[in-house]
Amino acid sequence: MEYTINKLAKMAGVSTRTLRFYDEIGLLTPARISSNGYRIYGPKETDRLQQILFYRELGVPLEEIKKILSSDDFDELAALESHLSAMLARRNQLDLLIANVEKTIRAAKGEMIMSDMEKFEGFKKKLVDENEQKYGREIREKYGDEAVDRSNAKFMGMSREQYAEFEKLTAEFHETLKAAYEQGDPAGELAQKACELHKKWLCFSWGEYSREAHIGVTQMYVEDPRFTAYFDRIAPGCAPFLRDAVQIYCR
Amino acid sequence: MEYTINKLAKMAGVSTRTLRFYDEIGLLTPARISSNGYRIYGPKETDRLQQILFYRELGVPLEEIKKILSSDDFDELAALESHLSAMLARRNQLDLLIANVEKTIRAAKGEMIMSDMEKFEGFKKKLVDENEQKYGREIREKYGDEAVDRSNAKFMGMSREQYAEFEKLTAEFHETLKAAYEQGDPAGELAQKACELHKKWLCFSWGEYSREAHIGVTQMYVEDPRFTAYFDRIAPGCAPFLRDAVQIYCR
DNA sequence: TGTTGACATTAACGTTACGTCATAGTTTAT
DNA sequence: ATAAACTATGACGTAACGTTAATGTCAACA
Repeated sequence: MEYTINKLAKMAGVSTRTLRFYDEIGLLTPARISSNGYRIYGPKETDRLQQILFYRELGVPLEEIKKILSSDDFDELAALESHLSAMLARRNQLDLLIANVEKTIRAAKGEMIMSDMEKFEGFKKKLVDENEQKYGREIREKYGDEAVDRSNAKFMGMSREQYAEFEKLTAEFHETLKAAYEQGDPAGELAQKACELHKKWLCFSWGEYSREAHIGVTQMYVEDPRFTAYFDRIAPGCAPFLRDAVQIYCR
Repeated sequence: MEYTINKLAKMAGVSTRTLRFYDEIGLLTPARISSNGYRIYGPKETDRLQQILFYRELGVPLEEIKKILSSDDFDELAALESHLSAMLARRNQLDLLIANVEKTIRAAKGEMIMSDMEKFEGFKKKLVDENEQKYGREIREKYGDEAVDRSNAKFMGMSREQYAEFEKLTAEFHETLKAAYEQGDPAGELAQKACELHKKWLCFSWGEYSREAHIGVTQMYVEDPRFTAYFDRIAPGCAPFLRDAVQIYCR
């Protein structure tokens, strides 16, 4: 089935200006130009527009979309599965924000106290994770870690070097925590070093560091299954260990 | 608690450039400027930034956000509840897109056939509903229907007049369908008029009209609970009636 | 105290993804 | 035949920042 520009635009929920722009930048070229000079779009273009809109929905810049769709090894099914994964993640992040609004409503009603940091729960993590999902593994493999890391760094307001430092610190913290946990002494030198690294790690995002908050966040790691699962991937069961170590560190 | 610009930016997941820009446009003014010329943000500004980010998350333009937050009758609790409502709707719309991706995956695997129109399910409706949720009732009441309708029309690629016509047609179709259903004759003059109006209504979004598609979409109204619920609000049980009438109309 | 790196300022240019308007040719419906 | 709808290209403008340059201030360390 073929469409003129207005028909396709209406069906897809975009403007004709958008479609002309996409033609102009080579993102979506019509199947042919009819004798009167009109753009005619076919089934191939219709499907391509759908893919474009999925990527656009996920916030992928148009130039990136163009690269992805135009590469020789573009795999439609893999892309669709990647969109599904990204959209499910988007929904999870939206859940975080919904929880934040709900919590803020309760705070506004005086039912609870909310820290300044909690007030922004979901915005920052959303940014980093959103970016990761937008690009996904497919993009990392295609364009390399550098492009993705640069983008992540941008979102976190860091330079590329700072971000690399952050990642290095993360890795060091994980290694040290694992080693300390295997050693088994929360008061030991290794565990206290892990606490120091954890403090540095936290300070990459926190506006203010406090001992109470440090203790509190490690308690949260134990109580919230999402965080426990995160730490279980470092070493199963190490979240309570970290909490114990931090309690000693902060005393 | 007070923050300098970098501290607040980091905590909130925005750039310092963003905060300076917001200061420049009067959206978020620091609590004070310290003796060295630095911006200092306090609790009031922290809360305001949270509200800004919620609105931004919902796609509200910054100038609109500024108007909303600065009006004398801004009600924080009501705004938060509006955000919650909007975000729940966003999640619902995301569900539509997720369903679309899943369906497209099945189509790509050859498990089903998908119409061109179905391929864009969720994009167009999302746009209109997203806009409605962004502004919500609060905004309609504050700035009037005109601003919202203008915005809706923009999203649907229609002029304001076309959009008004569309809404009028929608209302007429609903009234006629209700009346025809109460009359009870799918072949009757009133029912066939409803079918004609329904055809016009569909043609506002469809690139191509066909009798088969018309019959098919009314069948979908009967089979898909979301659509049945939509039509039940017009008159309970009228979706099968419309299907029967359209089958006669298209014969 | 001096030095260096981090933090902060303002100014200004650039980017992305279109929206809007003007002008003019083509198609469709009456 | 005529008017309305559809289509084209060209061009200016916009929102929301990102990036870079130049420079002052603060904090930590030797």
